[in-house]
Amino acid sequence: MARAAGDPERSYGGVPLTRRRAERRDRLLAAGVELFTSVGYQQTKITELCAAAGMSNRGFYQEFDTKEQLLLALHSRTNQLAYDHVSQALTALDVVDVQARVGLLVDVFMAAVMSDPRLPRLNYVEAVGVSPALERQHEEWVGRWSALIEQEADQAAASGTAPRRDFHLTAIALVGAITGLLREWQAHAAHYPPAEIAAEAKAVILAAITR
Amino acid sequence: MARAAGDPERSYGGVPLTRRRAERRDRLLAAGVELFTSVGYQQTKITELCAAAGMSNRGFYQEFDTKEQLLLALHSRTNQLAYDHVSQALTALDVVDVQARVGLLVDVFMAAVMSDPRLPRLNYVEAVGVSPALERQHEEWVGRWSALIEQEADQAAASGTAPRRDFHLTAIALVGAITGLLREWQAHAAHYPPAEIAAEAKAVILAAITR
DNA sequence: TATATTCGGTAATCCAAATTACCATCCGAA
DNA sequence: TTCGGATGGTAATTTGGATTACCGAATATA
Repeated sequence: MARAAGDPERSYGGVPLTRRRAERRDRLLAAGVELFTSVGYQQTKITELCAAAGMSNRGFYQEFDTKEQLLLALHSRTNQLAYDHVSQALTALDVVDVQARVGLLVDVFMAAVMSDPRLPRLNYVEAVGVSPALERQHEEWVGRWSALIEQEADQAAASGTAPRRDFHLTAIALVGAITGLLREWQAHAAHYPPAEIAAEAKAVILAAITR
Repeated sequence: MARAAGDPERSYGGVPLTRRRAERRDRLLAAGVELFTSVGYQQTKITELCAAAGMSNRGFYQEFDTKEQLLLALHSRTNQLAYDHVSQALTALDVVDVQARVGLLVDVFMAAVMSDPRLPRLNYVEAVGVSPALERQHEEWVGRWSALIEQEADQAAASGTAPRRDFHLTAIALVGAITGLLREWQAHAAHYPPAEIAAEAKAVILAAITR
């Protein structure tokens, strides 16, 4: 039996539609990271994007409706990846010691986000203030990250390492602190060894929680 | 003797050129704050700006070359104003107690920046990632603000209230923490009383310095 | 192998918005 | 009160770039 038109599995050039689309998408994502962080998001033209991704102008609209959607995808992807790693690591670590837990949280997070200096640039500079949708997505992630920190703080409080109190705003401030460090780092990556950035983040978080 | 053409004092409509220009400029700045924070920087058209400022399209180019310059002016103006207040207040306060000094620093800063929720929105959301020039200006201000915090930390260390160490990165992280709090606040101003934000900022700064 | 169909590239099309040219108006000086 | 020059508004111009229409090439099926 023949595969009907539009069938996702219908292969073409030996490659099924599904995969071709996925590959195109990946190439566009890669081009997005590259151009958004060098040329700048706003300054990047769809055409340039396609050229960098090795496809024609048309290919873009096959995968995304707008440039903003590509940026949303990138922003979300980086956060999600880091978040998965971090929460997985924290779950695996069945230790209650705050210092150890926060240390791991920061190390894993930083490893994910600083693996490529373009990532913090993309998420903390280029993706800011672009559109209401992006601000919403930013807010969501701030919520998730701060909830994670808040959780650790609460746990520390429960085990007596930290005072019992509401850590909500503290967690938000700490997310801001990390963001600030990374924004500085991406601007002057040469000046700061990643380890120093991570160390500072840990220290500030611990100080604020166990204050 | 008659005033030559182009003389800045040459009055027109009873108002000297200098003042007319200053007033136009002010109206454009006000329109910029309003539109950049409601419509969004990128989405704001020069024409809208002029309409809001009660002048014709042409008036804009009389005072600024580009929309970006208007944004640069606004960004700088808010920082400068806050900075003047803060450094003046700190100089006037001849007390060495860190808690008191940081408390004042934060109070004065927050009073200046939170007087209008649009200001943090403008400086911490709309003005981010707009252009290399704006990033440069941002970096400069981060440098000034963190230097101020670093100075207080050093002073605290000198008086034995804080450990002696390099506070450079800590200060940068703390600037980020304040920025993060304000960015959250401007997005959900209704949820957080300004005093809570200020209190949290103070607490985090003190904890990080005296850790 | 022939044919219907899908894919992807090229090249218009179309639009929005910055920039500028031009004109009517207004002012100050003689 | 008349003239030269400045001022600011209106409206055309132009450009940059997103979006789309169309076409040839390539593929799978009968």
